[in-house]
Amino acid sequence: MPEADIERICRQHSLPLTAQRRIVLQALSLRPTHPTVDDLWSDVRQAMPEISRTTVYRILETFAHLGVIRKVGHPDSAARYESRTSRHHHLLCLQCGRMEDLDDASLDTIRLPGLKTGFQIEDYSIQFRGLCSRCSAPAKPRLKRRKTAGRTKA
Amino acid sequence: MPEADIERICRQHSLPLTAQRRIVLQALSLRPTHPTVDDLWSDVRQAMPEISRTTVYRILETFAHLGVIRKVGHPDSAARYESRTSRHHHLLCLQCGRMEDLDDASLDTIRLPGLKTGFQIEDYSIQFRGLCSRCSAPAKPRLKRRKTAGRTKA
DNA sequence: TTGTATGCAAAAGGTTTGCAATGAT
DNA sequence: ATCATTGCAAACCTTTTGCATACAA
Repeated sequence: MPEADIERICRQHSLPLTAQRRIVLQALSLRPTHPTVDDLWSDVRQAMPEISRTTVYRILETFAHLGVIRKVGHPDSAARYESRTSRHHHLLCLQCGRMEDLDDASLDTIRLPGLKTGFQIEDYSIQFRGLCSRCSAPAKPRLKRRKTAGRTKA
Repeated sequence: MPEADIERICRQHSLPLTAQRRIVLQALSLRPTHPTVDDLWSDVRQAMPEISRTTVYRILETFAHLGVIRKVGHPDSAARYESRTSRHHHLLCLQCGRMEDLDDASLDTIRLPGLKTGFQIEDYSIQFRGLCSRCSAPAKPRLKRRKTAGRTKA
């Protein structure tokens, strides 16, 4: 996410443009695999060691509510975020939990189902489940399903 | 899920067929909306008040690993499960978090994307996001986004 | 100056684990 | 008899909240 976008978004919503917001959104857009809050926190602390985990939580929640980023559904316990909100799809590795984006224009225009239940569809995405290249390689060491990145301080 | 299925599954995997397993899987299959562990725990305690929350966690994890049930990705913090593992799709209400199943045969046969990345696709499902009938009704009271059912005991 | 965001600490919510006792086979 | 499951309690991980301080506008 370019700097200019972050500035514009904050201006549009009358949100103070803080260094923390800049760096957290930046870090998210640099991560292709739907990081957890802790993933981002470790990234961000390299440039800003004093940032608190709480702040990362708050920034992500704020911008997810604005629709600028998205919280993605993932079967693991910790929440995951992505910066892309345009239509795209996901590859979820059942072995290691890794989630990659999939772009395929022909999947972006499926026929929407009838709305018998009164549900109003705004958007959709397809989740493809299977094994990523690392985990499906038979002989090579498999990626472990990491529980959590170690917590370093509050 | 019929009783007979539960018995068969346990036999096939050499798992003791306990009353807890029977009742938890039963409860899951009676819930159409992808319950949390606590949702199921409250259901189950009506028939078996002494069952522990830990047991519900363990049973769900056991059978999810076997592929008999599935843990579904949901943006809320608590894990959710479903008993249907045949191909189907989901309607996720962005307002209240409710998740319903969607059956539509024409969505079950989309063309699978090319596997450039070496990802091996086993299955897929489509998540439709929007507003459920309750939440999209303009004048009626909206369903609140419930945080959690209150915890009653350990 | 004014109001919101941040950082910290603590609480709350959600999940897992160790172990003794129970129960299925 | 044997071995896995259960229940409990405690630990652990994840997320939220209260409040004083710092910062953007």
